[in-house]
Amino acid sequence: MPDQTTCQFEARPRRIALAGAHRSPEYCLTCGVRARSVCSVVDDADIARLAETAVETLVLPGRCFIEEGGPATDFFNITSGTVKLFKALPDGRRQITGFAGTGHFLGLAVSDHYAFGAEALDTVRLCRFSRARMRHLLDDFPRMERRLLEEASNELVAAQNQMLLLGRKTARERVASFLLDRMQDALDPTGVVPLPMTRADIADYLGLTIETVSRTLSWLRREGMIAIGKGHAIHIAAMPRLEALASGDA
Amino acid sequence: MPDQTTCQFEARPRRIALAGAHRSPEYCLTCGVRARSVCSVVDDADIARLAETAVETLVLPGRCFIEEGGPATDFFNITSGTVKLFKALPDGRRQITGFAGTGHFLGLAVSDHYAFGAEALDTVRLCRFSRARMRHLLDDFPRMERRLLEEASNELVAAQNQMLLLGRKTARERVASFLLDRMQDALDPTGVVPLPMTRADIADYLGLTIETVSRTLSWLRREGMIAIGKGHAIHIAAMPRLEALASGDA
DNA sequence: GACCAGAGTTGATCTGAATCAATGCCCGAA
DNA sequence: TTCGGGCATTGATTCAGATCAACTCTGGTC
Repeated sequence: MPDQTTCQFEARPRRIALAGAHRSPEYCLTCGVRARSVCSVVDDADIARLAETAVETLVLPGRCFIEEGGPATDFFNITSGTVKLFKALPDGRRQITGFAGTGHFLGLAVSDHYAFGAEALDTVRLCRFSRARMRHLLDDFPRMERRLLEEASNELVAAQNQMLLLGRKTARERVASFLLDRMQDALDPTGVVPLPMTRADIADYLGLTIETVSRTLSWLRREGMIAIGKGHAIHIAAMPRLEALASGDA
Repeated sequence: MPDQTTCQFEARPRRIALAGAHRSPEYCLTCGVRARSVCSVVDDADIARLAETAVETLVLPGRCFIEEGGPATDFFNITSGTVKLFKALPDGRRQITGFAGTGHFLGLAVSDHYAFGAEALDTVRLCRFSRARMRHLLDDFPRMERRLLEEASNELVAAQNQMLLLGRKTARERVASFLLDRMQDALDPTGVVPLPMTRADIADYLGLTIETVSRTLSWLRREGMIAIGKGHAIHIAAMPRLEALASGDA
């Protein structure tokens, strides 16, 4: 169980939980929850109630905070950072089923065991609710339920796109699609795509090997479609060609 | 636009729509809705209101009733039969993202365009709601929303499993997983798996070619794990070996 | 700076599934 | 009964991406 401390920035002190190897104090991120994920659908009284119930947690890079197949006790809302969601086979083969960023909810599973694992890519802050409490909150605030349904619908659409990618696209089409998706996600119209994940993560997300991802990125660079910067960032140089490639027109 | 007629089995006549080449009269399936999909979560008043809003439609085999990318006007509940959901690339490559049977809801998309197409495998009966009306119904009956959230969560888990299959499993593992999934779905513990879809559908679902599906089924037969009956049914002869193969243990 | 470990790139070779091709099996129509 | 067309099976060959292997780059530590 993580350490507990209190927040210096709230009128009323709130619990904060720290997870990971380094246990340095962290601010309560109730304000983060308010600003980023919940306030758009529930009113202030709802937020107060949510904050009451949540325990803010800090997760360090590389740390796995949901274990695939483990008992599904909690429900999470990410307040900052990025996590990877994955499933694995007994022999170690892995499939990353998605990346979740600020504002996303995790742990919707109807079953009482998590259907996937989750690991922090960078330093992640998240709100942790017990599932029992979450259920009561949903009873009281139907608008919260609508918010979750919308998110689930969007994830379902993303999952269908990913199935098309994994089942029917070539390696080049997969990498091109991935870069464009990431750009959409980053909301950066200048064409700079931040890639906080390793080549291994990209490979496990696209159903390829590290070597194929690397070769394909090199090929895209030689073709003049992208420029590979330092520190895990890629610049898209020829958007239309990349889009044509991603959609299978080429 | 489909023909409209009235139902002989309701005290108050109800509209029925017929789609497809043969336009024979069909019973109103409000009772089907009541029995199979909605009554477990909403009360009788809710059902009356739902039935009021729905138009029952008959869809013939092979007919596509949701066009990928088309305007998302309606929301569907399947009252009998099986449909395939799919996405396609411009050059014709297809990925079937799932099969939906009795009781399933379709058309959840948040966007105003369908993200996938849907086609009837056999004769399908479904209730069609306008999305605007559906929204009002959800406002009135929060329990309906919970039902949809549960269904979406389950589909999300299925989608994640499918991503693992498409990204990381071999052809043999894919076919074995598919047969076991279908058996779960059919709820037939005797090990007989009905396959209402063609080899082409199976291939498009598993990210393989027709030939590979056929070869793999023949291999499973030679290995004694299955027996291939007539008329699209398969008998599972060695469940434990098939399960080991499906989960990648072999 | 020197060292080291992990991440990434590039080349050579192999292989599982795709592709190309031929044949068999139904089943409905004439 | 024969014919024809869609679906399925099986065989031969090809190829995209995996695997195996060598090497380079980077960033952190001493």
